[in-house]
Amino acid sequence: MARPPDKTARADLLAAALIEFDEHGVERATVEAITSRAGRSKGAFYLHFESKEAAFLALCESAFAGLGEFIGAVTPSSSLDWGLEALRAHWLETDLRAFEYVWQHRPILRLVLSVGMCGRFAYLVDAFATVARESIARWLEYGVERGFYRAELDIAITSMAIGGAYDRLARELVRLEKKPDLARWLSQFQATFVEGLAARERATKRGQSPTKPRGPAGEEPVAAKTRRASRHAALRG
Amino acid sequence: MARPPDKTARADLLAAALIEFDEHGVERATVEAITSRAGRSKGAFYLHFESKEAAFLALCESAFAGLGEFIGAVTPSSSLDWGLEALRAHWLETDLRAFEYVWQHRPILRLVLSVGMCGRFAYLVDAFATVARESIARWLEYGVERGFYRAELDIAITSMAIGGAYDRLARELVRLEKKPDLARWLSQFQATFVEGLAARERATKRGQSPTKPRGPAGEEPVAAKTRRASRHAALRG
Amino acid sequence: MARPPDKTARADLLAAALIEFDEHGVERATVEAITSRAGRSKGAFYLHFESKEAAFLALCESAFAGLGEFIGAVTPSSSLDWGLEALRAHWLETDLRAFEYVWQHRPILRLVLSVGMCGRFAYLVDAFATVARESIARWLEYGVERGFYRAELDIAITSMAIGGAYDRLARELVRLEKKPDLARWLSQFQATFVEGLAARERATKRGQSPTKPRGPAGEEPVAAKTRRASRHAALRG
Amino acid sequence: MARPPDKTARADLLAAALIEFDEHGVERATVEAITSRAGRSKGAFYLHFESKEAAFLALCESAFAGLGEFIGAVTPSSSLDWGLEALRAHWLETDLRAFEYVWQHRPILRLVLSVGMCGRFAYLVDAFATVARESIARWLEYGVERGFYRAELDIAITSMAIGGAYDRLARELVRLEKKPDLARWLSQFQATFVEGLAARERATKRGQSPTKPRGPAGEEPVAAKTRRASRHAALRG
DNA sequence: TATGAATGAGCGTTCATTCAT
DNA sequence: CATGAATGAACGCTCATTCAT
Repeated sequence: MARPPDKTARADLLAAALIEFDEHGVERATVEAITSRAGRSKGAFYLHFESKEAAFLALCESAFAGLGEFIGAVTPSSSLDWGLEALRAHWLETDLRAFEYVWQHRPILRLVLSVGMCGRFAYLVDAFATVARESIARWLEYGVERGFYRAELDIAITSMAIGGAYDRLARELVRLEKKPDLARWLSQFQATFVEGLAARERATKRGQSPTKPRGPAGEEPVAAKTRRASRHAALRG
Repeated sequence: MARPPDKTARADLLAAALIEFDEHGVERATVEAITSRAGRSKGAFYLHFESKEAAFLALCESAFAGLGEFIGAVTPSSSLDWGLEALRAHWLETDLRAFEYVWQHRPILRLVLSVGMCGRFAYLVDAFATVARESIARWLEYGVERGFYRAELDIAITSMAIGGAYDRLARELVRLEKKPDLARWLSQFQATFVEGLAARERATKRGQSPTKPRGPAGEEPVAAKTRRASRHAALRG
Repeated sequence: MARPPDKTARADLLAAALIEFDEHGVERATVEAITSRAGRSKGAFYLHFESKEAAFLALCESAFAGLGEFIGAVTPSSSLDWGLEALRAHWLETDLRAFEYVWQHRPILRLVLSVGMCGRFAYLVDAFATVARESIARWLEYGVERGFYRAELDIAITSMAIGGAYDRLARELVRLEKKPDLARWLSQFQATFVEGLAARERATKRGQSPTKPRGPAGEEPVAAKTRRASRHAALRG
Repeated sequence: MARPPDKTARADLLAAALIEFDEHGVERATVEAITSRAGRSKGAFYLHFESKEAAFLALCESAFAGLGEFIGAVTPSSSLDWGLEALRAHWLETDLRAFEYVWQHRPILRLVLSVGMCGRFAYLVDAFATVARESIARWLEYGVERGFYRAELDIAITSMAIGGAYDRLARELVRLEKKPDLARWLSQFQATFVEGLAARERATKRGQSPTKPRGPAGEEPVAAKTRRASRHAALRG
């Protein structure tokens, strides 16, 4: 319990554990390999961590601790009075900061997103996904309330879709070796969700390559067409 | 003349393995537990499967074999000449059939989607996700070529977003105990992606760079309407 | 117990067992491999043999049964009245027939001599070696009694030496792929033991290559020189 | 600072392994039995040896390492200029030292000579036997070149005979419980090989082809003298 | 009789954790 | 505190043998 004097030991061990967990999974990674990679003794490992899994949870904690800051940063409330532009700007800005963080911490997040997905650790990512989705849902509600978003949106389902999309984005990012143009990725995401896929009445003007668009051009709103009853009903069938 | 093979043995063992793998993960599930759950001998297990992992892969195969049918079903080609409505109808129909299948096979798919996410089996889900995303990409291209979808779409990123959303949807579905209104879920998904979130009454302001939003501008607030307690808890059975 | 009707089955199984035992040893050879090689069922195996080891013992039996004939063929007794020439001729003739047999049955004898050497089957080869050695000893006694052999021979030790030499010869023979000139081998053996290594007073006459002699030429006896006390004492120190 | 390695552990385990291997063979000996006999944990076994077979090989190595010294000790060369007496004295001396060593290390050599004869370890004893035989061959050549040995000796066959005889001797020795008079054994061996069996009073008849003996010729019988009951039983303890 | 599916005891090996030094 | 040798429970897999058909 007493804080060990060698503060670098814990960090060394966590760094080694990160690599081993990532390469072999928590289950197959051996304490032996971790400690030998860290240049520490097995005794030191158990001096700093209750068990192998405790070390993994410590890694998870640090991963989520950082991520959580971005998500809970600003919560929409009735007192908040942003316009559409501010909403989109905030969205993009928040995303950018969050995914910049993801990029910076991709080693640990790759671990958490893959290993943490299965087995008895699933709850960790689940919990985070739920938090993220609830945050999305709150912002969607905010947008709907303000009239920025379609009134008939099913918040629960839409937040699931958006959450899933961002989740996938994070999983891809975390595996890349070269940093992509995050701003483009995220603005495309935003465009996809806000504008949707549908071409508006006025087609895009120039001969843009659809596979390599330079970004959104002005569009005009189109009246929603497909109206289906009971759009806001409960999710259960 | 020989004792006829017990045709239910393999199925029994797979069913038991499914449960054990799901509950403990492939790594921690024991052959002992599987066989005792199946009411078979350990020898019987190795009579039907090369190894514990082979049994898992057999489960995966059966899961993906069924899923693959839906994805490769219709591939858009230049000879195809569907209108927007046909496109959307086909989209919805395909999704419905696919997710109906997911629902029917949710036990095995829950296993594959969770356990198959990590460790050395990740390639299985990865490969499937890639196939799915490529299929999405082809349909997006088709839509863009026909002028149904925005020309400036970044197919790669958008297909990632859509693929991620559907992935999440499958993961949620697979955990439910009571069947949800799949048609609603899927039409909401389609609406989200095709129409986007934006209320059409209000056009997006022109000339903004989505990659560099300038920040909040004043818009009128809308009274919060839809308040749902524990939105996401409702998703679980 | 009832003699199985398919007489070829037993032979097929034994032949397959011989190969498998030889290739992998009795311990590591599997009944599965034996039966599959024999094109028979596992049931058939246990119909013909009590156990895997019983099959090995059956092989050993057949191997030794044939060999035993040569060894026990003629036992020297006081009624026997052979001269030196007859003795040597009989020796050589017997050896030739025995090792011809060894050559013909080298597959099974290779198995018995190698696998049968170790573990719990050692007693088989041991027993045979003892029998062979006792036979050698009897002939040595006969020769000593007749005055053909040195009176001070320690029969026990000499029979050990001769038995070991023949044992080695059999082990070598059994591994060869091309049949060697057995007659030469055996006459060399006989020459080695009867004449010994020592050059006699008269050196060999012609320019024979000592490494490739064409066979023994006439030699003259040399009086034994090294006399050591207690040559006939008991073997124990 | 760490717990100092128990230096006796490896030796204890090897000693226990030696016994278990000897009693049951490498295949059937269980690590469990070895460790329990050694009063160590199973983990300790794998701390010192890669595998059960590695432990056996370690035993073999130690056995052969010691033996090798005797065999390679003096190699005959053209610069060597020994007389017959020196040759025989060196032979006897070398044998005596080697078999003294065999006696001292009989437990491990018994194991290696029996278990090491069969299965996949045969190459160990084979290799040693080959080395020994080549050493014998070199000395034979030396003797022939000096004119001490018969010029017509077939070195290859004779070295096989001598090697086999010594091999058998070692195998017998290794099984005894009470130390025999090694000097006697070995001088008998030497006498057998150098002098041969033949009584020198009677010359061998001339001109007989040893490869095709013509059969018995009349010689005078000699009354049987030395009758020993159970000659070979005396060899065992 | 013949078959080969089924059985289950048994073994080698691993590795998280402990603890003597 | 630090070390790393020691521990031993646990597990995947094998295969000789049995026996239902």
